[in-house]
Amino acid sequence: MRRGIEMKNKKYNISDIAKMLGVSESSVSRALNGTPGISDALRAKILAFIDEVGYRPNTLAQSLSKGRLNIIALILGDVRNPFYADLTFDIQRLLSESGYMVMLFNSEYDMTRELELIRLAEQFNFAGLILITAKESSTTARLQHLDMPVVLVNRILPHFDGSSVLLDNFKAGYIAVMHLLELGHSKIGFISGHSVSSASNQRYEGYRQALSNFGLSFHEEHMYESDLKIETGYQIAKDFVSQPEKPSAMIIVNDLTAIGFMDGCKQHGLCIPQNLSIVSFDNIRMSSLLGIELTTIDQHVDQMSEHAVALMLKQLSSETHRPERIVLDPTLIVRKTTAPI
Amino acid sequence: MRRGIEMKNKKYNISDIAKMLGVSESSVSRALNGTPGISDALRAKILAFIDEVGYRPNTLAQSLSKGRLNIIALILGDVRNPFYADLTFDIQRLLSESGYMVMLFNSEYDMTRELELIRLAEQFNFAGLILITAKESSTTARLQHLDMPVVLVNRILPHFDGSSVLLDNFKAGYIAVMHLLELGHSKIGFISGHSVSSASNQRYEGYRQALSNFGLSFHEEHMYESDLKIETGYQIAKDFVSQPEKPSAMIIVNDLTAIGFMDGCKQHGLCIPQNLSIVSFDNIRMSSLLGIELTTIDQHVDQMSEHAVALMLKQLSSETHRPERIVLDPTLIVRKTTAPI
DNA sequence: TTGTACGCGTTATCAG
DNA sequence: CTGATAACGCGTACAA
Repeated sequence: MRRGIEMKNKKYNISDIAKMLGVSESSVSRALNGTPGISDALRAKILAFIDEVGYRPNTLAQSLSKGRLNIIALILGDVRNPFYADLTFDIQRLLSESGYMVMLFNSEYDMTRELELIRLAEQFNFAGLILITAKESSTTARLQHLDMPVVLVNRILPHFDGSSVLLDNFKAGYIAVMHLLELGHSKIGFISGHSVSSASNQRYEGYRQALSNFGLSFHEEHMYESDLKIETGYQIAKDFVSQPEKPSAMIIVNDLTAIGFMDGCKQHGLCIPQNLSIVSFDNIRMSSLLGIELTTIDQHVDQMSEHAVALMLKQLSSETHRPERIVLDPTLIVRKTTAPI
Repeated sequence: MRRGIEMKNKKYNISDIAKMLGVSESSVSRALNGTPGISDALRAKILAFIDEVGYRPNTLAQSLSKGRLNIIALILGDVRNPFYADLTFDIQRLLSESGYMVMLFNSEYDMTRELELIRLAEQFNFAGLILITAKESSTTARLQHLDMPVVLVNRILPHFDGSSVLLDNFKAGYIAVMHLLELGHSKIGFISGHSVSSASNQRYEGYRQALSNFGLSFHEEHMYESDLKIETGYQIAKDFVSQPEKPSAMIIVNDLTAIGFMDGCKQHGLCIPQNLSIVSFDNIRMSSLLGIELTTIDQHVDQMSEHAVALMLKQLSSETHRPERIVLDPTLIVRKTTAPI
C-alpha cells in the first residue's frame, strides 16, 4: 500500500498555515522569526499550532527572499588527510552551533577546480566561504569580486586583504632546523608540498633562512616534492634510499608524507632515528602512536578552527568588520624520530 | 577605496540579460537549460552573450522553482574516522560528476542529533539523503515520511525498504573467528561498536554464531564496547591488561580502535601477536603501515561508495525505481597481528 | 497590532 | 519559435 488513501502528505506552506488559522501570512512569518510587531497572544497561538502540525518553513524560499543562504562553503584539498578532517569536524561543529550548515568541497589541490568552486559559491549565494587550500594569485581577484565573507585558513594569498588565520609557517620551518642543529645535524634535506601552497613555501623559506643563518649549505638533490599523501612519501623513500649521498636528517611537509616516507625507509633497512632523523608538521593523532612517534610541529588545529569560525561569524554579523589576520605559534613536539647524529 | 566609482558590481539576473539582449526571459532560460523550443541561432547568440558578461543563474531561485535542490545530504558519525573520510571523498567526487553537491553532517553517533538532521533535510528540500550511521527504529518512520531518495550505507534499519549497500557484516564477524580458529585460538574476545550500530551488531552475531558452531565458549568478561576512536581503544587496553584471565585473541570492531588498543597493550608490555592476536575491520590505509600491519577485514570502501552513488542516481532519475539492496563480500587481509597460539 | 501586496530569480504554462 | 505571465514559498515595506 504505497501512498494509501491519505495523499495529504504534501507539505504545508506558510499560506496553508495562515488559512487554517484564519490569520495572515505575515503574522505567521512574524511569529516564526521572532520579529516584533505581533501580540504575544497571537504569536503563542501560531507557534503552538505550527508545532502541532509540524510545519517547518522552506529554507530555500527564505534564503531567496533574504538573498542569503545559511550555508558556509568549506573548500579544502582532501578530507582524507586527517589534518583537514580535524579542521572540517571542528569547523562544522562550531558553525552548526550558530545555525550554519557546511558544504564540503575537495579541490584535490587542483587550481582549476578551486576557481570553479569559488564561482559556484557565488551563484549559490552561500553565506560565506572558508578556504583551506593551495592557490595562485588569480584566486585573489575572484575573491575580492565575491561580495561574501571569506576566511583563509593557513594560507597566504598575494594582495588578499580579508580575514585569515594561519600558523607562522616560516617560524615552523625555522625551528625544525634549529632542533636538528642542536642534535648536531648539518646536512638536512626537505620534502615540500605543492609548489603553490603558501604554507609549504613559507616552511621552506624558514628552512632556507635557518640554513643560511647558521652557515649550512643547501643541496638541491636533497629536495623532494610531495602531494601530502602517505603513498607519495613511500615513493619518495624508494628514490631516497638509492641515493649515494644522503643527508642525516629530513624535514617533511606533513605527517602523512613522513609516515609513508618512514615506512619506505624502514622497508629498505634504513633505521630511524639511528640512520636518519625526521621532523614533520601537523601533529595529527596517529603521529603519536607507538611505532610511529613522530617528532613533529603542532599546528594547533583546535585553535585554528576556532579562530576561523570566529572570524567568519564576526564578518557575518557586522557588515563593517575590518579584516583580521591571526597568526598562531608553532610548537615543536619532540618524540622518537630525531636523535643526535 | 572600498567600493570605488564602479558600484555596478551587482550581479545580473535573467531579466537583466533578457533586456540587454532584447529578448524574453523565457528564451534566456531555454538557452541556458538546453530546453527545446528555441532556434539554434538565438541560443548561440544568448549563450555567447552570457559567457561574455559572466552571468550565472541563481541556483536558489532555480531550486525554488523546480522544488528540488541539487544537494545531497551525507550524514555520518564522524568524518575524522578514515573509513568515513574515504567514503565521503569518493561519494563527493562521484556525485559532483553528476552535478550534485554534498552537504556533510557529523551526527557524532548521537541519535537525537541524527533525527534532527533528517528533519533539516526535509525542510531544505535536498535532492537526496545518504545515511552512514547508527540509528534506532524510530528513524525508519521519519525516513518513509521523507519523500526523497534515501540510500543507507553499511547499516540495516528495521522495516526500512529503501535502497542500501552494505557489507555482509555477519559473515565478516564469522570469518574473523574462522581465521583465529585455524591458528588454534579458542578463547576469543570481542570489542564491539555502539550498541545501536547494526554493522557492529551483525559482526557480533557472526562472531557468536561461529563460536557456537565450533563449540567455543563465550565469556562476558571478554567483551568491551568502543566508540570507534583510537583513544577509546587505548583506554580499553588499560583495563584489558589488568585482567587476570585473558583471551588469546581479540576481534575488534574497527581498525582505529584496534590501533589504539594495540598501542595500549604494547605500552604495558603485551606483545602482539606473540601474546595476543588481533583481527579488526575496515582496512583503512594506515592499517598496512610498518609497525601496525593489522590483520583486518576489508569493507571495500571504493565499491561501497560507487554503489551508494549509483543507487542514489538511479532513484534520482526515475521516480519508479524499486529499492535495491546490495551486499558486499568481506575480504580477510592477513598481516602481522595474528599468529598461531 | 494586523493584513495586503510586491519582490526575490527562475522555470513552466499557455498564447501568439 | 518566441514572449508574457503565473507559480515556487517566504520576508517586508506599506497600508489599514
